[in-house]
Amino acid sequence: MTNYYSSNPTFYVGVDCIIFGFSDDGLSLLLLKRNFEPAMGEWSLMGGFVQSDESVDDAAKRVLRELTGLEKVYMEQVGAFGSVRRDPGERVISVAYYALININASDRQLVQEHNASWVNINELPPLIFDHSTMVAQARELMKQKASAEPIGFNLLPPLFTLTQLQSLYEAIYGEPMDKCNFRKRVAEMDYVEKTDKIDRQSSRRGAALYKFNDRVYRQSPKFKI
Amino acid sequence: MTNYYSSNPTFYVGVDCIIFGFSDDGLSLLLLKRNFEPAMGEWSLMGGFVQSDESVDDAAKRVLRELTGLEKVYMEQVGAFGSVRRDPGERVISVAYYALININASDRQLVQEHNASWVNINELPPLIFDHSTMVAQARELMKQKASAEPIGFNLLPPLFTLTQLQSLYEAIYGEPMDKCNFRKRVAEMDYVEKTDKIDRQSSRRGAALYKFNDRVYRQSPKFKI
DNA sequence: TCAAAAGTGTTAAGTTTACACCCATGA
DNA sequence: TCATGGGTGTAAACTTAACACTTTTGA
Repeated sequence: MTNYYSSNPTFYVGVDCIIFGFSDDGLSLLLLKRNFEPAMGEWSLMGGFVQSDESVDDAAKRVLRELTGLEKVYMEQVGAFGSVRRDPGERVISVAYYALININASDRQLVQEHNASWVNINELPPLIFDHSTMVAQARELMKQKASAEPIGFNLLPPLFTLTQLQSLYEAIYGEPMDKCNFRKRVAEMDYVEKTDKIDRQSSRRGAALYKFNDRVYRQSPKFKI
Repeated sequence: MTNYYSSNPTFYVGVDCIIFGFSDDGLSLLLLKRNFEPAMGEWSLMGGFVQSDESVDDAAKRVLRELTGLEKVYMEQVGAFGSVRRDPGERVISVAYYALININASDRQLVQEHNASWVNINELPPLIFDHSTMVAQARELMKQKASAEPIGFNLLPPLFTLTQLQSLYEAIYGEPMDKCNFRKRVAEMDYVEKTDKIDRQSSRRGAALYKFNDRVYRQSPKFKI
């Protein structure tokens, strides 16, 4: 063997992004209706290929940015998907990531140019290749993480009401929660701070707007919802 | 663009195995003292390269088999590691897996031929590349999983005492547990079945031997230790 | 004045934690 | 007979879950 490496094959390595958003309609994913081959006309995740000069994580960030215009987004790796024939065109080993974004902060124009749209998580169409498996795993992982760390705030605008926060967690867990018990738990989190601003959109009475203070969180990082 | 794929680079894809074992000395990992380049003389995980005709998961199984002789082992993917310069020799994107094996079932000869040895989890040497990060992530993931699913039994022989089971979980969590409370929880798991066999190795009095019944577990898969 | 959403108090049930104790056996 | 590890009972402390209630306000 002339070289430890060179007797081995090489592969295309892809990244695929499961992009979560939250609105009045609940949790959604940003999906592409592919207007390009392969699998034109079908639904898929936003993806791309890892390049020589970038890490796999950076490739995922780049791909997310190409679609949404966003930088510094909360992302987590879901895992590598490496079946031999997962992509019928060529062998591609793909690494899936999920991202949590505030829908309103994303670049609508870019999204439209990619022929992408927000689809409610409970009404997902069939997806190409193994993308549905990726979504299922991402959802489970996100749920786990969201119960133990305050990552949910990435899906909300900077100011939010407790009712919004609760319906976010109800959407993540897929089950209703008791309002009073929910609020008691939030009240114990010093880093979820009440502002003096009032939201008058959602109700006659108006609801207090809260914000997440990351600095305070890091001083005593306890979270459990 | 003549081809959707061909404008992109390709990469070596590796797999690395974090192999957990359990004995009277506690939790250990099976590590290689490398007698080959690169990084000869240093400690590393057992690894290998994905081949054209095998999935990434299958590559991990093959690599584990090459070292231990074992098939049908409990394995989970930890994730993909894709920094540009993680391997100083060539660019390699690697996918880490952890495996839980019964030390006594592994092929001692094969292990020795690879210059591998069992190293206590609390006395790990520095490892090459990003292998220490892989180990840290694997350990955390395994701990999580072990608290919610009965995967720990894969580390034990088919018959075990409750004291063994408890010290296994103490090693996984890295903290002591109350014996009585531990046993109360195990007693609620119908699928941890007492046999009529007695272990006389560990104590004068002798301890009842138990076994894990997977069929019963799948009928009501509840687990929480 | 009333519908709709915001916001709060109380208690029973269940779970966890801590600690103290007895049992069987071979050296 | 006693050191050693196997095996058990109980109660206080804490957490969770369930439900019922009051407040505010624009239409």
